[in-house]
Amino acid sequence: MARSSQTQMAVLGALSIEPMTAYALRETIRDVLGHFWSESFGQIYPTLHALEEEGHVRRRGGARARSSEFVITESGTARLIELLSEPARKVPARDGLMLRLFFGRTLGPDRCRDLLQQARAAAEGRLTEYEALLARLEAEEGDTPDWPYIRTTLRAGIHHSRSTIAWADESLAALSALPGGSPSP
Amino acid sequence: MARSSQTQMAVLGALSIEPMTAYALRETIRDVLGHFWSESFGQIYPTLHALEEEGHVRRRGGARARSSEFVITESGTARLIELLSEPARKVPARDGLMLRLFFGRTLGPDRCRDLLQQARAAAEGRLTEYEALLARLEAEEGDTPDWPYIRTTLRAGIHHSRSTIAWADESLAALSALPGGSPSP
DNA sequence: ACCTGCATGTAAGTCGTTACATGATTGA
DNA sequence: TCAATCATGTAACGACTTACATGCAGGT
Repeated sequence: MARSSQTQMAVLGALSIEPMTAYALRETIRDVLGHFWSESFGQIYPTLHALEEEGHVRRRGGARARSSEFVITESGTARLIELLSEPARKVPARDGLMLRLFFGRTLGPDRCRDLLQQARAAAEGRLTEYEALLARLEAEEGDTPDWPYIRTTLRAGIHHSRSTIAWADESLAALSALPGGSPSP
Repeated sequence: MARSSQTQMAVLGALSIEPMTAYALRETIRDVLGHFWSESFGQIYPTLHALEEEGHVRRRGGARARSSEFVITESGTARLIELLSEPARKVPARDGLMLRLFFGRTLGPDRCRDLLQQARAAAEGRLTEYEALLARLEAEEGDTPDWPYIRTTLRAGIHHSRSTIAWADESLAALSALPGGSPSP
């Protein structure tokens, strides 16, 4: 369990879909899991080496080659199942937007409204993105056994974005009653 | 800027409401901001010392006393406004539940349904809590100038919990079609 | 000839938690 | 008097990010 089992989980998961290079791994994680997961090179390479040493992945295309793909092994699949079965570790909450709004009196109503507008716009953008992705993937991957699960995560994004938009609208309406003003000490 | 400006923001924010000891600070942050923020002793004490050195907080009740309260100074308030005005730094996404569901085929439908049930139950619990808190605070603090802002963060929790419940229900219905089974390699 | 993208890695630094150590006060 | 709670801190560790260093391949 040399490196973070979190990273191992994402890496093994991605390799369970198809073999790829470390570089492609990072791109895939960014593009495909990006809405709820992230990994950096600094994590991926050491993790990959550790996994190789433990026999959970195998190098293909030359150990010293400049473009070697990693393939998940049987023990790697077992390890992945083990990791996925562990309870998700709870990441300590740290929501900068909420903290700023909580101390909104100090920050001032105008800036708070700005923050809400920004949050709304960001959520709107994500919503559009998720909906487009859902439609595209429904057509492309609709038959694969992975699809129901992938769809579930996408639907989470859609639900969440919508609720953020509704909350922002409601809050903007509520705060519109307040007189504008700069930060008040 | 010795210690994390994030922690400074939370600490100064809490002290802007009322002076308190480091110990009480941690309790307050846990109890009041706990839904979207967390701080540990290991952060709070050094941060407080740094803030004292910079003149942003002042000790009251004896420098060497065993129970000294910290009071925010004028420069501390200015610093707080400055910190609140900074753009919220985005924390890298790491949602263990989504990752598990994404690789749900490997984890197996049964366990995925378990995860969804758990997520639903947790959201339900938070929703009840937020609603009770909202009603209580509405009565107690409804007139204070801080209330509209605090209310906004509480409403965010309510919206978010509801959307999680709706998503979980929808997903459970969608996954109920799948045949049960253990992890499939 | 040069720039961009693919590819592999390391080192340093940040941020934060957990566990430990220590002691005063207070209520049962 | 004994346990719980209040109170203050430090040390060790863990997880990640960023920035840096390096080089090849392919297109213009």
